Amino acid sequence: MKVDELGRDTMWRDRAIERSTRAARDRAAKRVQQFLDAAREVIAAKASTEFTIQEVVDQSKQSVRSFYQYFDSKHELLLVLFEEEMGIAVARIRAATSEGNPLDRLEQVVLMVYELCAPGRVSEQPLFAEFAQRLLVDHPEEVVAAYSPLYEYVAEIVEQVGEAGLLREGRPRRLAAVVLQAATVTAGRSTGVDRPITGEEVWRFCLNAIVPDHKLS
Amino acid sequence: MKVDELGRDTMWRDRAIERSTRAARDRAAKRVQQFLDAAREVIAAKASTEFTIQEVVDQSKQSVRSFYQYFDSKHELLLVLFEEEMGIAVARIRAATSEGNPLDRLEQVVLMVYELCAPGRVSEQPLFAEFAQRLLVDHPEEVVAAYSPLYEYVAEIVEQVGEAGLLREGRPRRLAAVVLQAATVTAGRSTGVDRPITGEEVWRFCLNAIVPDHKLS
DNA sequence: GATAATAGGGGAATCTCATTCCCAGCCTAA
DNA sequence: TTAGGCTGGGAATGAGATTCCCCTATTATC
Repeated sequence: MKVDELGRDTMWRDRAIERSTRAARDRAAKRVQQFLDAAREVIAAKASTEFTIQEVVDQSKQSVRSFYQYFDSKHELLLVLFEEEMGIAVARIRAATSEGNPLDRLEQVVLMVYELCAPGRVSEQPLFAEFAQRLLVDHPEEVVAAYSPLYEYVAEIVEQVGEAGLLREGRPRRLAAVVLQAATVTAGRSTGVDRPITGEEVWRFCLNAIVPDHKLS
Repeated sequence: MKVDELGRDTMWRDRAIERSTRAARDRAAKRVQQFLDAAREVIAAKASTEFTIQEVVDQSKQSVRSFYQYFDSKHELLLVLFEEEMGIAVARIRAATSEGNPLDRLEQVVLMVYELCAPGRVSEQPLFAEFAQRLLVDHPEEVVAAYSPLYEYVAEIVEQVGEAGLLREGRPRRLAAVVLQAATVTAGRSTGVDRPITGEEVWRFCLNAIVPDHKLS
């Protein structure tokens, strides 16, 4: 039997600790999930991304103390929610754009991203732009990081467009970054124009920007 | 002599009122200006756009009460600061890009706007992106409105590009809106890419988007 | 099984700010 | 000179995020 310098059975102890820490972790995961669910319910109920910690805590039947046990701050909750939404959204986008030639797929992606970021449809699919907006002010780094799954997918497709020989010279991944920016940001916020810029217009813009004219049918 | 229904000399009265209201307006304008200056000093001193009303009030040697006498809210102060900055910036941009062919001028404008919006140089030229960001969350309308002087100028130049026969078909002013979005937003916030997207890259992107290949030398 | 040590949790207290309120001083008008 | 109202100072209020105190329940040890 393995014993430590005080003669204690370390193997048994390690296992006990392991078991207990895993249990603790499971419990923690469950409670974190409860907070996340509660937050989503509150947001859905209010049809707004502005909520207080108190509301979330009440909805989750837990306590403020517990909240801060699992989240460093409100920002962290927002960030986690945003990351989850991002994961779901990317999965949906990937599923909806898995077939066809790269350029058509890119078009679909741009249009879907645009829709996703257009403001004012909180009830429909959970927010997106609003979170990003709010977080961007104080934690730009994290938001940018949270975007990366989406960016990776866009970059992937743009690279395929490049492999199909349809791209202007220039680094595909950098073009992808600009395309993504254009798609996410232009949604809804049209300066000066009477009717808002549409997703199709954004796509047209990006298409011309990245594919030389003579490569278009 | 002109008298009202109670026999009072209305002309004299109007003049007195006029004089007194003008005096009041001057005084008001002066105090508003003091608040604006104070805010700028605080921002410069802290090298950050996060300041409290109290700080501004202390710096301005006035009182909280007075502040709310002249501004409905903190947001209004931010908005006014933003508008002033915008005015100054547009004037500078117009001055720096008054000559040359439309396309070169547009390039200069895009690069300057990009520089202006790049974050992290608070001390240099007063902030820009940070204000817009902060305000955009709660008052998107006003921010969009505040952008309009810049938008008007960009639209003007894009229209000239169109008149020179260099534009793809499509409404110039709508293209201008997308170009402006791209220039303001891409600055500094590059998702995933290692080195940030540069102003030149943004310009290249926009150029290809709005001018057909065969029109470029 | 009893008891001491400790972690976890409830929710009141604290702290930071924006915004509002109260009252005293001052200026104007009669 | 004095009543009435405007101004301004800064204390009070209120909303919310974050922290703290204390009780309870669970575990560890005998």
